[in-house]
Amino acid sequence: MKNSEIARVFEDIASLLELKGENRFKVRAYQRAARSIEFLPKEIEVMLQQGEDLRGIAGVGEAISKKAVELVTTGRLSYYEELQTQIPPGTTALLEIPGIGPKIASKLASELKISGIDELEQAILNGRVATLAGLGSKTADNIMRQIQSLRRKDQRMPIGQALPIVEEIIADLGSVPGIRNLTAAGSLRRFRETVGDIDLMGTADNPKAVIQSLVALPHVREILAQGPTKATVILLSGIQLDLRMVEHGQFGSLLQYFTGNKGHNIALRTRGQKKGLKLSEYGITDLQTGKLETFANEKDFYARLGLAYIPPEIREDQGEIALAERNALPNLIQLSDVLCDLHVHTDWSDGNDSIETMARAAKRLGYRHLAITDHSFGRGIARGLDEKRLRQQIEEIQRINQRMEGIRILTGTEVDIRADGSLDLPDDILAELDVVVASIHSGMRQEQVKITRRVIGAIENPHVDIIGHPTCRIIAEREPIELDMEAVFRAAAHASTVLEINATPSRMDLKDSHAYRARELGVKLSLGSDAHSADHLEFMRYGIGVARRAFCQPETIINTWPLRQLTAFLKRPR
DNA sequence: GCCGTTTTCGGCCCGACTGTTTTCAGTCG
Repeated sequence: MKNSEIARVFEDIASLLELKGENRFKVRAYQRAARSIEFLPKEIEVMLQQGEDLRGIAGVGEAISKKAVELVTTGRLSYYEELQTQIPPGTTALLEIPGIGPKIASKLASELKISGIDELEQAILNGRVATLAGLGSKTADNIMRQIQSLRRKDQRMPIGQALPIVEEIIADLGSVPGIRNLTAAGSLRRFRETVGDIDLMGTADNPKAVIQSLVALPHVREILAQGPTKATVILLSGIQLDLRMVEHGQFGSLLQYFTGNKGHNIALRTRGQKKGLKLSEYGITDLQTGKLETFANEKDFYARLGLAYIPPEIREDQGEIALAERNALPNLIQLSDVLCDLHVHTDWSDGNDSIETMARAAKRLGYRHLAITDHSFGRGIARGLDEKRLRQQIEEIQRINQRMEGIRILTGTEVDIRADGSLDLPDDILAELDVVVASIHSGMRQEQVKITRRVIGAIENPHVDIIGHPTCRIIAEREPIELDMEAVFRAAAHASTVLEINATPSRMDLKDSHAYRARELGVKLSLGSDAHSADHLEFMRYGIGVARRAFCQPETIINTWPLRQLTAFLKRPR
């Protein structure tokens, strides 16, 4: 059983306990464990095979560990099945509607016998919901709107869509007089691959004016709440945006608080409490004197708690606070460490721009070298290069290198790993190239044993340097191929073949938890924008986000290596 | 149910906004 399925069961148990009116800390314990397991870099099945103790996982103790073992070994959980009999079926579904919590869901289930979203909609339409004690017509209207918005899809939005939207809004609001520090917080700032909503933080001389400007923006479809320091709106794209404003001098605590994640903040506040301090978005209050200390930046805020500054991407309550306390946080890779892009297409295959245009754009980004990796012949639809055209391209790159200053173009290919596991170009030409990326583009539905063998075959091919977008997933569109990741990582570590973090925002593949585990096992990683035009080179920041979430330091990522070190590695005897 | 440089028991983050409450409960992040 996969971690994601185990996490879903614990999440569901939390909902059921909540509906039962159980101790809210018990509810939170299950939620925390579910979250921990969901983002665990290693499969619990593998951990159990290796005899590891699950109680090492944050938020997992005696009881939840036992339940996880039962779940993995038998595929069922008696405690869960027992709980389900105690709550009318369908009630947990009501909790998914924003605005409905455990109290209202229980009331709807017990007093109106509602067991599902469709029934709830009917009950609202014939006026039964508005007559319940504690509810009214406005609540009923709100629930109705939320149901409709839920039906319109409104799932989590890939960060590649959300980030450009929020950057546009920040630019629009930048013209309001007296505004400062406008920054995205939340999961967007932590660089999660999808975001549930957008959190925007700022300070201003006149916060009300900023709030009014926001709700008047053409991006806004609906205003859900509007107060003097806070507003919540729904954008045209369907995503919710929260804007929060404080005094200029309090920005550090505001940004910290709304960057989260929730678990990180709870851990921080608990830590504060022990020191007699109360943390809030306004600052830190000394509980003895009642005096509020304010923080204009996050670094000072963390310092006040005796902690090193923790980068947003790793604020996930997964041990980062303990590391900050010992001043032992990793030196996370930054965009400025990147010296090259190792996965780029040109108009020789399915890209839009010439080799020279791509090279100039790369140079503008500060890169020192660049690998051109057009598709191989088998990708007929992408005008893939056969051996003859690839030799022509090599010569063309040599000519450009002679006349271009300041950047070195490396020859390369993104060669297809065919369904039978063979590569789409002969060994002798692969041997001539500087960089060989091998990727799967077809036969993605093969079963696990077969497709894992196929990828490991490519990993062990002495001409292959990098496996491109290893799992082939497209966020919110295409499921990953069924790889045994642990086996792939071990094979890559053994053969010292590099695994790519593909930085195209819809891919981000390897994803954060996979990159984390690969790094732990000593696998070297690369960043590739997979650019198909010059402006796509800027996708690199998404790859950096993944690498940072995976605790990668510069030396783990071969794009940070100087040319001499990189070529020595690529040409090593194998 | 978890967890421990105050603790193996007794705690467990904090504030804004809404709606229906006549003083606050519910929900959210």
